Amino acid sequence: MVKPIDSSIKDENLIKQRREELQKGAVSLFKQKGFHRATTREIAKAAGFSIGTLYEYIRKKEDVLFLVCDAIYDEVKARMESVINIQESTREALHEAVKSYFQLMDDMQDEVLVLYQELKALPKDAQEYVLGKEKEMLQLLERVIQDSYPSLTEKELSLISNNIFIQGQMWGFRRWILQKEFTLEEYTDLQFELLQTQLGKRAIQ
Amino acid sequence: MVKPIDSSIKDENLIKQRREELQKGAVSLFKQKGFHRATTREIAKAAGFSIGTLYEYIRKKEDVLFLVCDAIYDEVKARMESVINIQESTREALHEAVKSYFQLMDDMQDEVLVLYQELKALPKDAQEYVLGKEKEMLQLLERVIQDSYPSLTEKELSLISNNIFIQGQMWGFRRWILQKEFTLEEYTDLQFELLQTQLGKRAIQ
Amino acid sequence: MVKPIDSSIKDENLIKQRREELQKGAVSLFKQKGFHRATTREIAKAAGFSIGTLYEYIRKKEDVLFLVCDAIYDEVKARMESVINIQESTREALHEAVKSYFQLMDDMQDEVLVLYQELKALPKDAQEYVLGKEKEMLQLLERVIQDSYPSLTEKELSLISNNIFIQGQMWGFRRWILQKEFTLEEYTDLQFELLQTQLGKRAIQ
Amino acid sequence: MVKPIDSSIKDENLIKQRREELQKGAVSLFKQKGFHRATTREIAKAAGFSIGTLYEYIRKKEDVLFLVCDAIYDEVKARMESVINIQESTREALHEAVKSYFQLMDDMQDEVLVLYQELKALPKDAQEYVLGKEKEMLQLLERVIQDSYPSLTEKELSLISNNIFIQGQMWGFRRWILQKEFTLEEYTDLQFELLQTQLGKRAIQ
DNA sequence: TATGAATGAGTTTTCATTCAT
DNA sequence: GATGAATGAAAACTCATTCAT
Repeated sequence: MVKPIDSSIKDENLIKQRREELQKGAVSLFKQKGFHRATTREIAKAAGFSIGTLYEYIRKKEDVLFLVCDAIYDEVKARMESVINIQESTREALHEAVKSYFQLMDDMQDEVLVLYQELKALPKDAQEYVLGKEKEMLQLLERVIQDSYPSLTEKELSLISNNIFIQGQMWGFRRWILQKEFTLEEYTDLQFELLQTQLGKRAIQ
Repeated sequence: MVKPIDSSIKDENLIKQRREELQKGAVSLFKQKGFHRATTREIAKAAGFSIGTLYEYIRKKEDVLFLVCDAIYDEVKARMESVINIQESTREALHEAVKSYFQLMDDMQDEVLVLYQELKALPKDAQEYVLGKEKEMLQLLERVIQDSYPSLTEKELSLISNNIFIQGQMWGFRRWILQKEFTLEEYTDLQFELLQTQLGKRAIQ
Repeated sequence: MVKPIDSSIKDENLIKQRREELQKGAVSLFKQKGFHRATTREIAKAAGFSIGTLYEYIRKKEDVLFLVCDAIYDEVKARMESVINIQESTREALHEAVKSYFQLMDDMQDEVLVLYQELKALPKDAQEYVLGKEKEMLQLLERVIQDSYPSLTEKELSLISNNIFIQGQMWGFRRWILQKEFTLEEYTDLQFELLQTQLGKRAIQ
Repeated sequence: MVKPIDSSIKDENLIKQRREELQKGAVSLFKQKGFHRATTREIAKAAGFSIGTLYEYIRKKEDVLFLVCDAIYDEVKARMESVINIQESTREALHEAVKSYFQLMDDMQDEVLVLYQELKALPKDAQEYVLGKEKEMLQLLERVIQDSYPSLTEKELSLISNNIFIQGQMWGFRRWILQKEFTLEEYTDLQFELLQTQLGKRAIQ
């Protein structure tokens, strides 16, 4: 299910390029002031073009938010896929996956923050579309875990994946408390240790 | 440390009462449309007074947001304190505490959602003030856990408390996925089981 | 021709007293912020009573301005009359009169400033009423001059009185320039010297 | 020393042109109702553009007042300079200068009135900037007088210039009394006569 | 395609005035 | 007579969106 945004521009490549510029500028702007406080003029400026040009590539201000959220999810997802080795499904692979995921969440803290705070400002249908991508990411995690710990029940698997998922996001989202107490490495190691305890216990049941 | 909001009304009791009305109305409004999409006129109406009266009790629209966030935290905190039995510190007490906390988060889903989405719209100092209350809640959780499992390291204690804390919030915040797969009871039980595994392992170390 | 302001209070003495308080407070307020920038709440506060009470003694905000302008003129006029000795009409008396008038304008700079800046904000009829008082003051000056220099034509008399009159007001109104170059004494002496030249010349014609 | 007003318009020429339109409309509006009673919508309308457009060329309502005061002073000053012949410094030139200045004050009565009433509504720094222009005008007068009557002391020169200056302004400001008794010609002639008496006396000292 | 000036509906905020206590 | 809470009309100002160039 795609959710394309109308544009009066014909050249598809140009659209792609401009929207990328737009998205980059908008994220850094939304980081600072959030979607609602950012004006379309500021968005255009941050993207490097005029207000008139902005409206050649979107129809409403809300479209910018959609574009941004969509792009962030795409990037997170792409990087997760590139990093998670599904072929290899040892327990070591899980460790690597979690480490890579947490590292990714550290790299993309600001983007994730924007996502958390502004997603609800999207219209319901756009929200659902974007959250679909999150589900795919969750499934990616689930698969890695299941490969290493096949004896988990479906609910255990689902819950544990969810927990890891949000623990990664929280590293950035709750940085004001977590990053004062832990380095990324400490956080990663300790969370993984706790995870292993849970999994280990369950694996031998 | 208090953060009072100026009012031109002299009767302190009236201020208290009206602000409570205001806060009640505003929460239910923000649930629907969020802070930014709600107009001051709508806020006044939702609280049951005229726009003029609204501005007798606040100075800026932002003040409403502060009032709301502050009140939510206060309520959550008060209910947590009333529910967590610090006297009794058996492991059963921890179970009760976690169950009560998750129940509370279920009851106050909408409020927590509002908090998550709008907190960043507050000025920095108000944000810090409000987040201070969150820290106190975290400490409450920490204390209960520590009483039952005194051998945990400081970092383990901190991380585990954080995990429980956000797992409670996520129950409401990520309802679109969790509440489709779990009932509150299932979610609570399974999370507590996982928690016990972690704690049990560590307790006997 | 009187221009009374309605009041719901019966006790005439109380009205008089309260309006005096009001007028005092208002002048000092208008000095700072001008009539338009001063709110009725501030006016009430400056006068030492509540907004409700304020409206027992006036009907509209504009009434305050009228009261103030009226009171200032009354005071200026009363002090001029007390100071100008009409009985004695030597040329020395003129010197005394001018000196006293300039001193008076120095004492009441702020009041005169308020008058200059806000009089035009009054409705036409109130303006006319108040300006009537100014004419009486001018006539006072005219009479003193005429007594000493009876050979002046009517127009000369009128113009010279006007000039003295505004030179007095300017001392306060244009203080930003005059009071940097002159002391009050210097200003008075030099203006009077110039005046004498004019009068002397004309007296012997 | 300039005091520029921010605008979101890029075309400098357009800014100049629009602000001129704005200033023209605003003066005629302020003449009628004064600055405070004029709404921004009325100002926009008087200038011939929409409220949105108005705010493309100014930041605050106050900016309009500054624009207006500044423009009036500039016009008065330009016309004074064009009319006062500094080359030629006979006593006849002084007569011409005074006549021209009084004529100018007659032409611009309304503008001068606006200036008198609204200048104090400007922020202090803008006031000082504008009053700087008034000083330059005073110096212009001083120079003309000094050229014809070089033996005057500095204080005499300063005071006499000031007197002429305000006599011109008062012609418009106190029209309710002066213009009932004098024609402009009579006023000019008589004031000049009085002036000459003073100067003549002093010149031969 | 790109630009940016123009627009006006909609928003926040103020404040003179009223009126129940 | 005094008080001050309540009111809402009206004000300043913003900003998404359009459209002529």
